[in-house]
Amino acid sequence: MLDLSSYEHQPKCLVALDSIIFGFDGDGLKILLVKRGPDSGIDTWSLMGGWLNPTENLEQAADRILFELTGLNSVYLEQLYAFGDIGRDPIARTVAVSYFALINIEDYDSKISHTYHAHWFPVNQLPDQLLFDHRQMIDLAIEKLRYKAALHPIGFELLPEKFTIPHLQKLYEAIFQTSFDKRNFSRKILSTHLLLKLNEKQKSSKKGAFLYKVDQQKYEAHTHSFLNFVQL
Amino acid sequence: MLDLSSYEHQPKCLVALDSIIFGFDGDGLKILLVKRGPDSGIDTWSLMGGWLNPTENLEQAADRILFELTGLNSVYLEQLYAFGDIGRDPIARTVAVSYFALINIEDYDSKISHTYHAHWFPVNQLPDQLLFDHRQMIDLAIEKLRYKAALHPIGFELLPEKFTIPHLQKLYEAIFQTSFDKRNFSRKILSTHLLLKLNEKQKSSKKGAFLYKVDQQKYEAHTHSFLNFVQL
DNA sequence: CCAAAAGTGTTTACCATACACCCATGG
DNA sequence: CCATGGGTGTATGGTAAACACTTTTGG
Repeated sequence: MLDLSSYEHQPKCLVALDSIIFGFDGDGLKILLVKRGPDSGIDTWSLMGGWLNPTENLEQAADRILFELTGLNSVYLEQLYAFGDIGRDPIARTVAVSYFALINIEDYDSKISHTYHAHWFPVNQLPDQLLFDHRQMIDLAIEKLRYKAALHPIGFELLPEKFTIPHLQKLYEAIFQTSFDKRNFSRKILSTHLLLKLNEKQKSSKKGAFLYKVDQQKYEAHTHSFLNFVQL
Repeated sequence: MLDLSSYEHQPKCLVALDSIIFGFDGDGLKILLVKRGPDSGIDTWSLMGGWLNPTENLEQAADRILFELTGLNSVYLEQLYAFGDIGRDPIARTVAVSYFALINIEDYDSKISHTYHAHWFPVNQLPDQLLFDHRQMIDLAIEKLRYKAALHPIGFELLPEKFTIPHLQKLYEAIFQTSFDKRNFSRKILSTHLLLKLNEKQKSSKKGAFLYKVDQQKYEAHTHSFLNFVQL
């Protein structure tokens, strides 16, 4: 970095992007994995990934790769970690920058992802074998998601625009693999004043539950200082 | 990542490591920067950095670079973020993986660092001009240090083996740029039972203060779940 | 003897937790 | 009419924060 002459004869390196894509279907927390058939030489489930192009920065590349698989644009995307162990990719020395994405599973275009042989796996029923160090990436992503969700209100990113409190609670229970008291949960969530109660009910149960949406104004100002959900 | 044939003809990229090195001298929080003279073509203060070698992984490279500058081994080192904007390095497309280090400033070998024209800067009196996106790296590192220190007991990494409670308090006040009530502070710290009181006093004040050291056993088991120091 | 820094306890307010009953409706 | 899931209030315990005086000793 310091010496201009040092730029010459430096070994270059392949740079890949890999994305851990989280989705929530109302029940459990899921991760989207892809598989190339045996014809490609790789018959293992793996994260969606791709190479860094000279014309894009890291986040743009991660965005593009996510779009290629899901058809989704402008979703929550956050850099996770750079992986660079020597043997992590046996074919060539590769540094992989991993990102994790939170998507609303309803928006996801299964037609597009069909061409990639994509499949949603529950976070605790992942395939035994994953490509390279992708298992490590996923474990780290889950840890970071919990960490982040305990302090910041990012859970909404996984839900549709309108959702109910019980729906939100199920999400948090899926993230933290625990259960919460519903009275305490709704009090805690509502005390943030981040939710707007709508005059609609979702009637998937007999009584039906009120729908809420995020108060975008407050949400954007509120990326910091949230509630402590669980003991980290 | 997925298609074997895709490995060929992929543009490779230079991979650099840059380290934000934090130190504490009993007064303020400092960052170590280096400067190559005008002869090298770079007359700007910058972070200590270097290239990734084919024989080492990312963390090993960051370790090596830190050692080259400070003579220190096995210090607290944590990956911060990968920076890859297209124009971040005008000479060549470079992805930089940044690490932040916490060192005990007393251990630091100023002879070694002299050859690199190194200098400690207080975090709020940094040079106006820094190389590339190093300013951004530093800002992110400070933010992450605060975030981490608020939840985990990593502050000790910046102190000598033996230290006093008032010394520790000054450190936390420097990290968070605020002041704490000393009664609440010492109660909070001691309630973790992470500190061992020694039978020595440091007599830099008139009365003198008791020295403590970290209970390594408990500290290592305790990387998680600490106290909330400040509102994040 | 006095200035300077170390050390120590108590009260208060808030917040997290635990806990149980009524409501609305579809079947 | 009853089973299912939605919605709400209160009492308690623990912890963070505010607050002031005594101790030690070098100068």
